[in-house]
Amino acid sequence: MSLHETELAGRLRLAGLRPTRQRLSLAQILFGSGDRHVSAEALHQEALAAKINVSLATVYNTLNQFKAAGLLREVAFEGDRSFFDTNTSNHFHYYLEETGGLVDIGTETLEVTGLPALPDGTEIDRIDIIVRLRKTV
Amino acid sequence: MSLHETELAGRLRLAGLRPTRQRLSLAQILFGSGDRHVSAEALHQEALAAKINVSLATVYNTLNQFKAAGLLREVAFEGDRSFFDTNTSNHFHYYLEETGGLVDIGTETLEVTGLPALPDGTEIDRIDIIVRLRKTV
DNA sequence: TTACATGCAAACTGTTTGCAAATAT
DNA sequence: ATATTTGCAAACAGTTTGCATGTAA
Repeated sequence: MSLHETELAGRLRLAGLRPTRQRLSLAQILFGSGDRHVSAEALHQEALAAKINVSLATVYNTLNQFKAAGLLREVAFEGDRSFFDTNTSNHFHYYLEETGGLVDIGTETLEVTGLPALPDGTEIDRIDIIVRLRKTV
Repeated sequence: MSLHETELAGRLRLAGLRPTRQRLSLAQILFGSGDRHVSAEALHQEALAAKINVSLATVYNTLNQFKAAGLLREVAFEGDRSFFDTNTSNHFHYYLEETGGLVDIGTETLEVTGLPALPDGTEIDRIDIIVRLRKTV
């Protein structure tokens, strides 16, 4: 699923972002081929490998701008590393401890029941679920 | 629920850790009064406030040792900050976006159903659930 | 007395920021 | 022409580590 540059440019404009060369390239990598989970570092490497000149700082800025625009979601995570997910719909994740990889879990069937009463004056923003998988021994 | 020094010392010895002054003091703060969620920085401040001389590095080392020994659990988190939880049983968390605080959710009632089949050769290590709460408007 | 623990400062990692040069409108 | 974006390097926060000194066994 590769996307036309005009289509990508449109998405960026809608988000109030100028469709610059760097943003278009990063958008193409991110949105051009199904759902993805990337770290800033990984995306930077991928861009360089594709002969696209982008600085790591710009990758970070772009990811944050895309996130603010609702084009990406940041995935909660233990430790230092932060992932960005091109699937912005409500869904959860398997985390493969062995490889450090993330895999989507569809919400079609998954359900959480039995939440106790919420503290007064609060409502649910969203629920993050990470199912940590280890290799079978 | 303040604990005797001998009782704490015993716990530490069981974990293969020498009951040093610093470890005993930190253990007293951590385990002396019900379930707690602390960041390294917060624990360090608390120790200093209680006139206990500990360096931040020792706080980190101690937290990691306690965690390795199963006395603490690290709580998965978005962003940079890492929390340690004195409740090591299987339970989940409310995250109060407003204050940045964590609150335990008991597992008595909470259930997750409808997980799709796990990838081959894997089994569930554990499930982390964070229910993000926002202030009602 | 010997192995382990501590404190400090320096190192390290992931991320953000300030500013001059480049680019989109 | 003007406002925004980029790249770089420097700054930053949280955490870890190396090593000399101190302490538990």
